[in-house]
Amino acid sequence: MEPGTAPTRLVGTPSWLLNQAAQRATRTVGAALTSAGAHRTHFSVLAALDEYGPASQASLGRRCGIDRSDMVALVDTLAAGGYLERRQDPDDRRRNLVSITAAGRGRLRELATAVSDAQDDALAPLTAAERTRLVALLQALVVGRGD
Amino acid sequence: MEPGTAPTRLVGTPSWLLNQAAQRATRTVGAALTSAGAHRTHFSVLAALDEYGPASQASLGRRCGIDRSDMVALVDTLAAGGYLERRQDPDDRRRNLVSITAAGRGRLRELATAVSDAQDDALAPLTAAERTRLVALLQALVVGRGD
DNA sequence: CTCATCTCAGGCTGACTGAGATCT
DNA sequence: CAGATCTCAGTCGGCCTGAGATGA
Repeated sequence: MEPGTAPTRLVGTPSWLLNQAAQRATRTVGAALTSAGAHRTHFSVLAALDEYGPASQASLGRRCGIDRSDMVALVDTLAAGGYLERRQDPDDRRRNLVSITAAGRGRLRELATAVSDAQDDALAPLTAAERTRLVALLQALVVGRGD
Repeated sequence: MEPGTAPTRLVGTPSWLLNQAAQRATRTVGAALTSAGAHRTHFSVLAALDEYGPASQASLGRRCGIDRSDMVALVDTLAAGGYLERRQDPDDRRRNLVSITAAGRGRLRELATAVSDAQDDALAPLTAAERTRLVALLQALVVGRGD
């Protein structure tokens, strides 16, 4: 049997490669976060709050690529853990102002370490220079360059 | 509101970038294949059969990164379209020997064109040289280099 | 009135697990 | 016996839509 011999048509296809790479990396990082009792989206939301300060749920969703409707339960969970606070925005009573707590910042640091370690595993086949180039190319693709 | 400003912790994280990039590329390519009445996995399986000849379902799955249990319905569909044939392997009666048909090769050519066009859309932000470098890095990550 | 926000209910898909039957 | 293969049933998570209530 020929185990890992993928068709050249697929191996030359960026979208197929991206899918496979994303799948594996997500599995690795996801497993690390699971053993820390967390989830990828937890990390995303805490990172956004830490960097940009208090925000509405809709704004968090736009920044992190998380759907508005999944954000509800997500904020519930993180608030139950004491990692963030949700209160009504006094200036716009439609919004929930979500803010990170001190415990949330500590949690973010823990998760960042776990993610970083898992990342190293997932990218093991690449040298440091290659990882840097990969990140730069993906950034150009996903968020554009300097624009 | 700050629409697309993703947290730097995420934008610096390869697994997050891979996820975002894969999601967008898959949407674009998937839509193109849908309008051709096909699916990403159809393209994968036809490409594998065209390149390596008749194979068992399990072997196809390993090559294309498709689960053994999803392969059943997939081969059903492609066989119903006349793009491949499934018969019992005389040398190992556990296996279904799957072979591509002439119609399957024609279909593969059609789909390859559709995929290639969609790919260009998905990678529009990158120059040709950058696409080449991205593919090389992803290959090293997914299938290893010369090993 | 229009638009944004939060929330809930639910659909769809893709990746996966478990188990049984068959065969090497 | 162990191990591979095909098949089916069903789970789980991620992405998404629609609609209602509230408010700018």
